[in-house]
Amino acid sequence: MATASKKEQIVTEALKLFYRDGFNATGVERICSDAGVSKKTLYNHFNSKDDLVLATLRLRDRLFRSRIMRDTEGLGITPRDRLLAIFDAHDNWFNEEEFSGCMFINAAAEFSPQDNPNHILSAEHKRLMREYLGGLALAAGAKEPQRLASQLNLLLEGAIVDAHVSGNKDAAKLAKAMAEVFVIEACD
Amino acid sequence: MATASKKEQIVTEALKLFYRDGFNATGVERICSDAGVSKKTLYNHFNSKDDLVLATLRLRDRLFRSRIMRDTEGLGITPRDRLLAIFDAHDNWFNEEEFSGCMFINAAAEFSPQDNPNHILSAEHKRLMREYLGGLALAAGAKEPQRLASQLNLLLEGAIVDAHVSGNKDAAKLAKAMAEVFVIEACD
DNA sequence: CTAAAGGTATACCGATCGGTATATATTGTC
DNA sequence: GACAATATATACCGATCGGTATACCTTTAG
Repeated sequence: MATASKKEQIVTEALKLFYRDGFNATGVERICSDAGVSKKTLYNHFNSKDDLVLATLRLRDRLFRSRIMRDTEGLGITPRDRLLAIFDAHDNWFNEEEFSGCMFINAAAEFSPQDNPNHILSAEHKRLMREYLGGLALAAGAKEPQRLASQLNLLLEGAIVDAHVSGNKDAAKLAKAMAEVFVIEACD
Repeated sequence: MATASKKEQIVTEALKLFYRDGFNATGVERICSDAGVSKKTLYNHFNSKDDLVLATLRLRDRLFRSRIMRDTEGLGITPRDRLLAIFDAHDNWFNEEEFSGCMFINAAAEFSPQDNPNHILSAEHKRLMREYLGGLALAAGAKEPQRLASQLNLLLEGAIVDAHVSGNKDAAKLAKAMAEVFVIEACD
């Protein structure tokens, strides 16, 4: 349908702009012109800019996690391999041209209150990422899979920030080397 | 002087608002009214809002680092103790009422391009934090002090993000437990 | 006492914000 | 071929943005 396609077109373009320029710094007019769509059409599909922000975050969560999972599972065969391969998947991400940090960390920065819907959605994304790690840890036979997941998650978060704020493109490699210690410790 | 005091008053209030509500979401009018100052006065002391943003980031860097250093050095006696005490200092920070993440991570989110002056200043802050860790690591007799500093820094960054985005107030404790491994490894 | 400096309040500037209305063109369906 | 839905372009709304100008008031120093 043309309707669904228009809606996807809008949210896809909004995602690009929000990620690159920030949420408050991106106006709906700009989104419309970049998406080749009139304001009427945008507000026909979304009740408000905030609705659109939520939709972009949901899309980003879906795209990002499936991409990371695909890469991780392509780079590692066994669950244990994958607990480390996820750092390589992040490495690839950090070295992309368009890398602009984690969109959910960025959202939490602009929507700071914990009860803000965009912040809540960001926390949910992080929960799902940790859940993925927990599944891998469980499958790898880790002693305390949730603890290992939290440890690796913390390393990933640190690497993302270091890569973005300080421009350290080797952050994932350092984090991976650190992760090995905990993977070994949990899966001896 | 009344002049210096007014200027400090403005930048102090701006810091509070930028940190709590974000940079783009905070207008100069609001800063003026909260600081009890007229727009003329603000623009008498700062050339532009961006100038003010830079000034607040510089102030934040100064206040934050001195506060973390003071707390760290109060909580740990030997350099080696302090390499771990800095996680307790962060723990205290995370559990403050007004905690709203790291202002420099937030700034990097809103000013994403690596060559943006605000982003550059944020990277500089992170460099100074790592430098502090490097000094502690060196004094503690670590084998590769810069590597240990990078490791601990990465753990701190991860804890900050986890504490803010996911509201995990125990992030510092987990990070500290992880840090012990690397401190022991480097300072055996 | 006076005069300059630096403060205030307020109105204003053009631009942009998020969001709505109107009038017209394009599209798919029966 | 006609109707209904959905698109478009554009003008408009009140509010706010960053920044400037004007006019008055208060403080301090010679």
